[in-house]
Amino acid sequence: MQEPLSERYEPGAIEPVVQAHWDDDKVFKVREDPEREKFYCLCMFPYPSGRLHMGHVRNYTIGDVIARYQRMQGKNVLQPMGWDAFGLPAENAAIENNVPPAQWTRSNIEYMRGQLKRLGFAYDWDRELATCDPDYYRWEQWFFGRLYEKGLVYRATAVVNWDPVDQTVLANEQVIDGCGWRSGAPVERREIPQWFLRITAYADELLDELDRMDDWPDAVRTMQRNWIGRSEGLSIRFALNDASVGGLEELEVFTTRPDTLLGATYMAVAPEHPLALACAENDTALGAFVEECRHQSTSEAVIEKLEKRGMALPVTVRHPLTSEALPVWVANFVLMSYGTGAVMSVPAHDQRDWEFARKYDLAIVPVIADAEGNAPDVTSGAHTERGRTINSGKFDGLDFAAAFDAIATALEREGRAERRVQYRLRDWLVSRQRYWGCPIPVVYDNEGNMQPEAADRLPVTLPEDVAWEGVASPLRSMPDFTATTLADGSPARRETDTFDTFFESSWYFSRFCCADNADGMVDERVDYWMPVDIYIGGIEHAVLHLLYARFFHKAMRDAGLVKSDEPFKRLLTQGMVCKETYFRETAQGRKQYFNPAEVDVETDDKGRVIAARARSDGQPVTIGPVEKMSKSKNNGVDPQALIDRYGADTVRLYTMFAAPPDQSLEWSDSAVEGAFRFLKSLWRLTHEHVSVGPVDALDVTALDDALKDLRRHIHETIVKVSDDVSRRYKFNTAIAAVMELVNHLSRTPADNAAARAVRQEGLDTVVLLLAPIVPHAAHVLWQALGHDEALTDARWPVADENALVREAIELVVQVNGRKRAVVQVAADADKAACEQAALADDNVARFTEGKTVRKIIVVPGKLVNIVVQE
RNA sequence: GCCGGGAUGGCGGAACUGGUAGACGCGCCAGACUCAAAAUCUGGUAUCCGAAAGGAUGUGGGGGUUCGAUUCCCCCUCCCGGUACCA
Repeated sequence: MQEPLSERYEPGAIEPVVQAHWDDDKVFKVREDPEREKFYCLCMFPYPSGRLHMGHVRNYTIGDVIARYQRMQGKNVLQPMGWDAFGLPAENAAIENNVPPAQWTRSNIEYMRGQLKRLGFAYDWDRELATCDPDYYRWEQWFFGRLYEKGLVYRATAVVNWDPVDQTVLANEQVIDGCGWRSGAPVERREIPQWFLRITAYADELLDELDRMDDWPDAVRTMQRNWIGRSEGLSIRFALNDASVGGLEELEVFTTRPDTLLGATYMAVAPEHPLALACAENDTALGAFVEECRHQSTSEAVIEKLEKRGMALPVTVRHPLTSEALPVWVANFVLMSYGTGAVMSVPAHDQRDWEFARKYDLAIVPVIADAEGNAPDVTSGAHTERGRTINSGKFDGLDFAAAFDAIATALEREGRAERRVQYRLRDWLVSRQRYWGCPIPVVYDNEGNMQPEAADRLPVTLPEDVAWEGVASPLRSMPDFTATTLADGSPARRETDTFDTFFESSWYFSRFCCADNADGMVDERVDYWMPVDIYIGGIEHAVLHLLYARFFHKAMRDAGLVKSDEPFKRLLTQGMVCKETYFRETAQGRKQYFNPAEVDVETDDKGRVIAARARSDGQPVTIGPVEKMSKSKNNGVDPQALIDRYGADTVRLYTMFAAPPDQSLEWSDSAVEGAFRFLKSLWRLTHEHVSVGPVDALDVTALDDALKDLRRHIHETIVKVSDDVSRRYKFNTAIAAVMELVNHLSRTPADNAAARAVRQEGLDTVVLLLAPIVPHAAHVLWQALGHDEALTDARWPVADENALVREAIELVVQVNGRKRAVVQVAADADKAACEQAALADDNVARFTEGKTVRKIIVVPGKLVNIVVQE
């Protein structure tokens, strides 16, 4: 039984009904079916922060449009959803509101799940998972054991940010201007034992595979290549001139430019380097400098922007070729965690070395010629290009490769160097000194010897009922958790560190394939679904998450758990959602931000924004830049309020229409109104059409020119939208094309049987093309248009080739590259006919008269350019 | 600092492989309907000159390649993302 279509478009009335139908009939539940082509569509799962933000809405709408489109192609589509549930914000909420992180997280999940359902996403909810659930994390604990057996896990010390007041490790984000964000105390660097995964063992495969990942954006592949940073160079040992200092006899460095070795004029070591520490012991000034460096942040972004500073150490090294004594400096920009913590400096050919040499008046010796073969000018900066060697004695006159080889060979013969491949990529530090994460499944005996927890004793369950005192992880002070026994019953102590949350997000996509498996990490179903056909998420994950996930998947492959080499066949990176900011400066010089919803904007008679006032007091506020929606800038727009007001379809339509997925999107409330208006007018047009009654079958031979044009437009739109959705992922232009078609349909009168038949075809097409984007409205309109099958079972339309044929086309005519006319020619007009039609135009004649035509360029079907002598 | 990306009307954006710059939408202006408002509909809307036809200028700035450049190359400015413990 079909109900008549209501006259008004009321999303609040129809959307819950359509959603209930999807839910009750489990329309989006999928099973493995080897007979059918599968499509695994995945969006990066959310951190359950409290409420959905616009970034989520955008991400999940893009995924849903692709999933629903693939379903209309007849594929077996898996689109799951889950929760990246461990993380720092839950601990912050616990500290602030005294709510246990587990409780806070689970209630956030409840609320956000309701919001996702209200947006009508086509998820198979039976596969839902949360990473804080022991049924999930027990398997990564189990896999950690497998990695340990394979030698891919090790323990070593690493530097962390230490808050001396709160007695806790701080994340880089929690260090503001060198101080702890809560205590305000200057942060110290501290070396503590940490757990690492040997991702560098996979560096070459992670790098080489990128060349074959053609369905990933080039930008992401380039960023990952640069991050891995494979370089071939020479590891050189410089002998110390002074007898053993701090137990050291030589200084080892790695360089990719051994051809510049003769230009090395000094060495630089990290403040934590044993040589620097040894020298600092007997020198108060040096000691003070090293101590000062100990308060420097561990973040690369901060360190690299610091003023480059250093101090000379009271030691020199011997140049391995010339035996010249080179001074050794300690410098704040050399990092102990990179390579050997020491570098050789060639100021003539490295800009950073050059600046340091200038500042401290160290020698600058050019040893590479410029393009003309002359000594380069190094008075205003380093000469960094490769070239032939000069000032290098017997190594003079060689190009890069020859100089590299000659110098490497000479040093190797003396046992002072080896050729080496080095990576910028460092091993993955997976341990965190935090509570709200997956416990690292390791125990220590009374002697401090560690061993992984036995597989049959997993999971190591995180206690969820915790009392929070202070800011440090409560795990350490929970004897019920820390006290345990070994297999032989002897007393032991549990590891209290937890995993980096990237651990959980590195394999959840495989778990979605078999989320209900209680007996193993994954099972054979993973072979049906993996790899993910398209993975959609923010560009900010271009390196870390996406590189860790690739590594983890390969490690799982080598453990025989999955078959694919790469987890994500195609990657779509989404831009940010932005909004203008409004603020006032307070007396202390701080910015007080106003939410756009609390601000009235004044415009001039052209719609230009000229001023803004706070609604609360009517006083002016400063209009700031457009920035990513965030709590700190108070420029977030709550999706819930918009869903309540306009319905899910309008919010979905607007987010898809406002910008292409990979660009940032600037939110505009009035443009949302426009999306709503479009749905209302489509509804009205359909209502008007169906209320007249049944439509005769379409007779394509009985159409006049106007109806033929309209019909061609219908089928051209199918071609355009299909290409936009399936190949280009440009939903904004797809929607624009549908809007144009709807405009054309409503402008063309439907006052006879032929016209009504074309309108029916047009409306059927529009509803099918919009079905993935506005599925609720489309569902109701599809029924109203007389279709018995559910829209979720309908097929994507295919254009009628005959309807696409054109008899005449428009040709642009340029004279010397400037457009002068548009002329009509037959669709099959040859070059001569195009030239003739172009030259015959009156306005073209005005610009060619009395001048010599030198050349005529004809671009078939598009343009004629007549080149004349001026 | 380094790596990656971006900049087009008042605004979001379009122009896909070097071929009509500004599709579509918002906003704004004018008009229709209305007692009025909302809603809806019609027309206009890059800038400058012009009644119009049409012309000139114009895609962050400067240079180059080309018959032709938003698109390709070189230099620069500003903005955004990442920078290994935010996720």
